[in-house]
Amino acid sequence: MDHAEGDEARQDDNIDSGSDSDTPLGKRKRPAVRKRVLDDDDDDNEDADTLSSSDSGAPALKRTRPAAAKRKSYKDDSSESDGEGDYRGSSDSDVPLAKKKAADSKSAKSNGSSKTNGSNGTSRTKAAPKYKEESDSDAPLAKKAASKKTTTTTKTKVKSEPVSSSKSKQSSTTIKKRVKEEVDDKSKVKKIKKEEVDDKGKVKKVKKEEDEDEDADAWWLNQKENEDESVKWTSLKHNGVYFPPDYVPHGVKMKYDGKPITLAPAVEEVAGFFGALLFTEHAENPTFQENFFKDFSKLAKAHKTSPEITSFKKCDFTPMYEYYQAEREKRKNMTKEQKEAAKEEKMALDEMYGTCYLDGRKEKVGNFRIEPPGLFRGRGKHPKTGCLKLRVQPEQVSLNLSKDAPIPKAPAGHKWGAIVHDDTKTWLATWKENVNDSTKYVFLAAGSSLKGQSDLKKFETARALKKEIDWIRRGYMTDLKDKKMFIRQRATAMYLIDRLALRAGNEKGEDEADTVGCCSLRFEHVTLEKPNIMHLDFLGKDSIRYQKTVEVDEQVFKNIRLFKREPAQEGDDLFDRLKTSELNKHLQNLMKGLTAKVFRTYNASFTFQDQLRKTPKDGTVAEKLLAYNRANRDVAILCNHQRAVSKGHAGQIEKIEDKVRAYKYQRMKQKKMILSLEPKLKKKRPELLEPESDLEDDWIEEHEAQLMEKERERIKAKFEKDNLKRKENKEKPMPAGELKDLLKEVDVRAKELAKERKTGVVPPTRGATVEKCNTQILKLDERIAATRLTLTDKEENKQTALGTSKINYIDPRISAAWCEKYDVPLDKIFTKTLRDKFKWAMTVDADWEF
DNA sequence: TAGAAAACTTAGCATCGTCTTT
DNA sequence: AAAGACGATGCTAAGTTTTCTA
Repeated sequence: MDHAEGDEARQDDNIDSGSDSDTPLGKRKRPAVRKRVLDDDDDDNEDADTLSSSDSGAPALKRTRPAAAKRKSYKDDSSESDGEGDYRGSSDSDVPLAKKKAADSKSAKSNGSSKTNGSNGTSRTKAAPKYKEESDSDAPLAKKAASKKTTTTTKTKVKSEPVSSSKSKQSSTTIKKRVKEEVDDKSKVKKIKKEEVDDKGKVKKVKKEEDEDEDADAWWLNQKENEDESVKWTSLKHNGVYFPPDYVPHGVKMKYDGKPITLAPAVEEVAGFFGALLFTEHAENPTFQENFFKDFSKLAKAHKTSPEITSFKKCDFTPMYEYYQAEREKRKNMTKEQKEAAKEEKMALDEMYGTCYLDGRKEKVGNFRIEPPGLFRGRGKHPKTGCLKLRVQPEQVSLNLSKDAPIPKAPAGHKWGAIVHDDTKTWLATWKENVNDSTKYVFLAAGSSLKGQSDLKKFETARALKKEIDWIRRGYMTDLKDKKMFIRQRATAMYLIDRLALRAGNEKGEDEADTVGCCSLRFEHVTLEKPNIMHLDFLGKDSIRYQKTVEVDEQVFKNIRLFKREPAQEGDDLFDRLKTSELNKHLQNLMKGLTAKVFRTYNASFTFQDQLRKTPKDGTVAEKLLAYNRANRDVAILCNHQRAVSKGHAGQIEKIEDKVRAYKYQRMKQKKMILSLEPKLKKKRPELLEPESDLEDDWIEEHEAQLMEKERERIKAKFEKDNLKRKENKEKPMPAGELKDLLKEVDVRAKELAKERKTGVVPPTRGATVEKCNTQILKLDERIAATRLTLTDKEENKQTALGTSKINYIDPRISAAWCEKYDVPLDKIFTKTLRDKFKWAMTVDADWEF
């Protein structure tokens, strides 16, 4: 924003930035975390910082970036007690975590005293990692007890040392065990059911086939315990990957400087990439153009194109554009045979590359197609968008399969980059992509056992969090007031991640789009408003805007204000001493398997199940589905899953709005009629005089014209129909004059309406009474409200994508149980592919709980 | 041990396929 | 039959987390 401030800050910077100043600009490194004790006092200065410069209302997209983050004058650690009144953390909270563990037994005691801290005591104890091996029975129980039975001894709970070395194995085994038990139970039940059915002998084999297959492939029915998790398979056989066909030159010439020019095939191909995108947002994007042209002109030069292509402006790709448009058209108009042939071909490819054998089971491969060359389409303001993505050669591709598997043949004249036999990896093939230098993989499909297993594991971790969430929350609520900046920031971040379902927010590089998550939030992304309102406005993953206003906990509000004061400038990190790795490390300590994203999964699934309780027990299937989708939408909103509004949306909305206006129009007429019937009411019911909102005179005129037109149509149609009937009955048709008369009546009516418009007086229709009008108005009120509801419903749904949460965040067992409970067919909520993906989850019964 | 790379999940958009409307 | 709407699926970018490396 302003330089005056900035400069001052910069001076500050110089004083203490020390080692940071030599951090290379390009790399946005964080300052080494210097410890510091909070010296602020929350409660004063309140006004001083009520905020904020940057609330222009515009999204905070500017990136003032680089050097910023690193300045700040941190006091050092030697704590001056700040005498903060509400700091309750007894001795332990300022002990570094490592030491805290040792101190636990003590703290448990001291905490036991006050009630509020009683629970804290538990959490504190818990904070030291000691996930119980067998059965969750003991540690978690303590917590349960604490919350349920209120009292219970915290003291006895204090356990010895955490076994941090043996790491995650134990807990995951525990989870597995639990799952297995559950599954075993279920399958028993199922089997019994089956037998019963069989005994009665009546029910046919209907899906016998499927069932058998299922059993054979039902990995979830016999999860092995103590299996080494890192080993993913013992046998893996597949046919490699499919490469896109070589480029076939079409000879269509682009124009340069107004003249058609001849391009070498390789150059023509790239020109075509751009041509095909002409008139899209990408092709209009300057960065895209620039990046494209850089690569394109270089390539053209390498092929000695003449004349040399040096100016983007002189390029005219429209001939190519037209060519590709025509190709599209052709494809659309393929004959049946051609379509059939294409299908065959696709099936053959699917069979060849789309399937593999994993431990002898036939499984689907996800993306067996090597990504074809093209122009990189980065999202948002990606600095590299438009860059040429090169064709991948077999030499760049590594395959992963078991030693006993035959090595697929590389395309003629080529060799594979490498053949590996790594049974700890799930990928079948990998290569490096040239634009961002990132690694691409071919994995199994979503419905495969491997993916299913990790899906199950994911949700089990989320369910584990459900059991721990209470004390974890109490823990970070306490930490919000910790003296150490780092702890405070960590707690605040946890709060946001938990309550707002934010992503972790890793650091990003200079050559990526500037998007953020929780830990990478910057000054300008958050504005505060007294007393405890927080506005968030930033670009998240995929450059999707996150814009929400929320009420936050008082202490969170104070903390953010404090963090903001530190940077005090755009471009500075809000959580300047927190990295996702540190956050996750902490979370690991709280619960094995816990990472930032687990909160998203947990909250999504939990919210969903919670919202589903609104399902009408005895409604129609449609009503139940409505409830389902509402719950789904709540989750999508929570996770900020958006989509571009569809093209026709505005039109559709317009239509509904028109409908509302039409109702309002009718209501207006009714009101005026009342006044005609009973002029005295003007005083008693002044609302009758109030004009309807959003009802313009022009609109009314047009609307009435439409009404009349419709009326005429109706009359004509009726007239003709009547005559047809008469004909059938051998009667004489009505004379055309009759129709004319009828239509004249409409004209008369139109004149009446025009008059009403002018005078504002609506004479009562025959038989009208005030009462009747009143009921009419009431009805209209209702209709208007209902239509408005569908309007907001539609409006919100239009930019909310339900799919992502359904696919990734909502435990499918919740849905399966719901279907069972409310007797809704599964395929009403899951497509075939989703049913396939979630087949492991479909055996739960109606009372299953997340 | 931090930073980079690898591995894997999550994400929206383009396109496809199917069903409805014109 | 064409056009349009819309959900399902494919594609690959963009995240997070885990693992490797210097």
